[in-house]
Amino acid sequence: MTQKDDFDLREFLPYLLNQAAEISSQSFQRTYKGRYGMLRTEWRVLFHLAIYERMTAKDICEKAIMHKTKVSRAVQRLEQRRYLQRKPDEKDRRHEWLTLTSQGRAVYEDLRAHAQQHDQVLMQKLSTEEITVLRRALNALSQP
Amino acid sequence: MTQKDDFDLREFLPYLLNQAAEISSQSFQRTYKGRYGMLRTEWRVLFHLAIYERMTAKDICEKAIMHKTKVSRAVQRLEQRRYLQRKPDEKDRRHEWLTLTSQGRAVYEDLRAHAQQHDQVLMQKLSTEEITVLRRALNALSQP
DNA sequence: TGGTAATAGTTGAAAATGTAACTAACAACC
DNA sequence: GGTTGTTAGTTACATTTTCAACTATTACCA
Repeated sequence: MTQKDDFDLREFLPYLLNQAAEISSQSFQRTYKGRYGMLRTEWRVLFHLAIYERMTAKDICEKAIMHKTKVSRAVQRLEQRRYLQRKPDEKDRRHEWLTLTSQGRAVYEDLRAHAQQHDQVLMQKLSTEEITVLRRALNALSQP
Repeated sequence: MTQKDDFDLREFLPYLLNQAAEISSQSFQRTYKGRYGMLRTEWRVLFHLAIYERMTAKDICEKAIMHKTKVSRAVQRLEQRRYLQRKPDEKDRRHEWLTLTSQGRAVYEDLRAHAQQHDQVLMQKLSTEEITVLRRALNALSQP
């Protein structure tokens, strides 16, 4: 198993990004899955609603870059657990406004604290300067 | 839909990483999916075999940080398409050595060229210095 | 006004993934 | 040498995701 090719996978950005994303998500995944049986799609929707307060499913799709069926099903499950409420728009009844319940906000607060802790741990692997550049670069790469 | 919280999702590394990984993978995905109907797990296995020439499934699991069932299924499909061959180890018949066929290598060469092009496009979004730091940081974060 | 197109969101079936249990081969220890 | 433990890899089943088709509502425009 010796390397032959001049092409190095560890230079290929989509591969590297995926690897880093996968590994750095694992510990946080254990938290939201272990404590609330939540899926990745669900914490993402929960966090978006906590941060933006009031969104439609469409808004979430755009912000979180998730497909509408993923969002739809995440919303269903969060509603079943009474973490959010739906309210149809008066003017245009195709839209539904989503907001967190107080229970949903409580779950968010708990998970957010954990998220920040996980982030601290991750950042210990990097220098301050690396963190700054990394964030900037990731934001640049996130623009489609 | 105005931001409320002091916690910014766009600072949370697992989220940012995932977003960047997702978006920057999309164009390459269209390539391997469109041209060869391959899945993410499959191009990863293919690339590993092309680069390291001769590996067992276990080796791939470790290098690519993929679960053994994912590798097992990717290997099956690559074998069906005659992109790789299996050969049991003489000394220890629990191990199977995997190598690409010439057809598999041809597919790899084609995909590699595309991968490099995609990488070029991605890198245009970043400065040389950002690229260096980004690669270093991603490698650091990829250590579990 | 009526008919067509567009939009928000849901649903069902197929594909992919995750989890745990399984087989087969070897190792180690008594 | 036989029992027990490990390891490489596969399989079965449950859970998620994807894709396409669907409903319901509004917009557009002749």
